[in-house]
Amino acid sequence: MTNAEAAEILGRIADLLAISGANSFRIRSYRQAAESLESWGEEIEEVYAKQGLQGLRNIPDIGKSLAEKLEELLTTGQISLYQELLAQFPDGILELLQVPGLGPRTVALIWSELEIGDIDELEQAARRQELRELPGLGPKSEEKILASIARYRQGMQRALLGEILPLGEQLVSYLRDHPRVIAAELAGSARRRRATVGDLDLLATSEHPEEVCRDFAASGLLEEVTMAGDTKVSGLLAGGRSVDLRVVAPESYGAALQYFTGSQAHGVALRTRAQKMNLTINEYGVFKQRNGETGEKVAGATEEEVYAAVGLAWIPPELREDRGELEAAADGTLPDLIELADIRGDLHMHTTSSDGKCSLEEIAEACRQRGYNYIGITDHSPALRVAGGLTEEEIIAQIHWLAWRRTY
DNA sequence: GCCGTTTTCGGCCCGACTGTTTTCAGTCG
Repeated sequence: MTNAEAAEILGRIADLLAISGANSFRIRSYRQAAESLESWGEEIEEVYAKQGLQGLRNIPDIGKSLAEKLEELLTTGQISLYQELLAQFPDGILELLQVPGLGPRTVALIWSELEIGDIDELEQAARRQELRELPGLGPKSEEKILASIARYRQGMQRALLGEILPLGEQLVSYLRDHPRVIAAELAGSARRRRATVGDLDLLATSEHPEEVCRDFAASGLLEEVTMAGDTKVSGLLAGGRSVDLRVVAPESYGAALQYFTGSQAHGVALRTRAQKMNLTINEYGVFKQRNGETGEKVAGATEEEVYAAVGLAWIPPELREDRGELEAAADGTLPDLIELADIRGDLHMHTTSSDGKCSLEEIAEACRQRGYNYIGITDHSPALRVAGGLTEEEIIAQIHWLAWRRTY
């Protein structure tokens, strides 16, 4: 039982509790515990073997009850609460939550009223126009659900950062060119440089957000606009990748950039810290708070200001995952991130002698200009003749050439 | 269900948008 597997089960318990209408704070406890387990450095199997129940309780967001549930999971392979919840609902109910726009309340409603327990049944009911009879749902909801099911079935996976960044930069440059836009930036997991990115989040600042939103929605960059307000536009790129744009006033730009860069866990931790200092943070700024009343604004125009307002150094987006970066920013012990200039060499390069794109000379010159200390030329051997593998003599010639160039 | 330089009880991050509502619940990020 890995931490990731245990976290998955706690997450499903949270979903099932939500559908069954449990206390929302109890549900959140399971979600937080799941997140905590995922980022915990040591496997809970080892923790439990060494320190027992108390060891589990030392993990953040794991208290008495959840430690006991994890103990049950580790010793019996299951959690009775999970089995009981599963028995209450059909197998497909959790998949219903994967449909965009369908939350636990709606899933609970369609299950209790229409006994709809999977996506196929939901689609049929929507086509028969039965959903509109339910309280709180209407024809528009039916339409949206059908569209969401189609989108869900099409399936949009997270994409590699390298595939996403060019798309994001294209959208950002549209915004920067807009006459009403003062500044624009990529936010979300793309700005945090996560290895994979799901949605593209964009932030812009303007004195006239409604014009920017209107024009962005009409720009043709989005194949489909799913939501368009005065400060927010959501839509889909050709191919189905979803995009969210938020536009805020300049005095809130830093707060909004912080807010929409995330991660969710980092933001929650930051706002919790602010609360303890009688401050409240939202996407418009940092405000003093007294007896639940929001007072004077103390920061918001830049991210540096926002972090400084809660006694922290500015935290690079790459570190914003709630894995100790707040504590490090408070102590002044944030690590220096690796920069391009730190790269001292490259040990895997092919030349045009086999299947590379540049000649040995071009590569050597480009690396010299980058200030590399060393390079490794790794052309194919004769064993891979199809990729233009080099003979022994050709490799020796490369070595001679490189040795000669060292004096250059 | 967790947690504690306000507290062992009583809080728990915050706001935009939509659809279905005559004032708000649900969902999302």
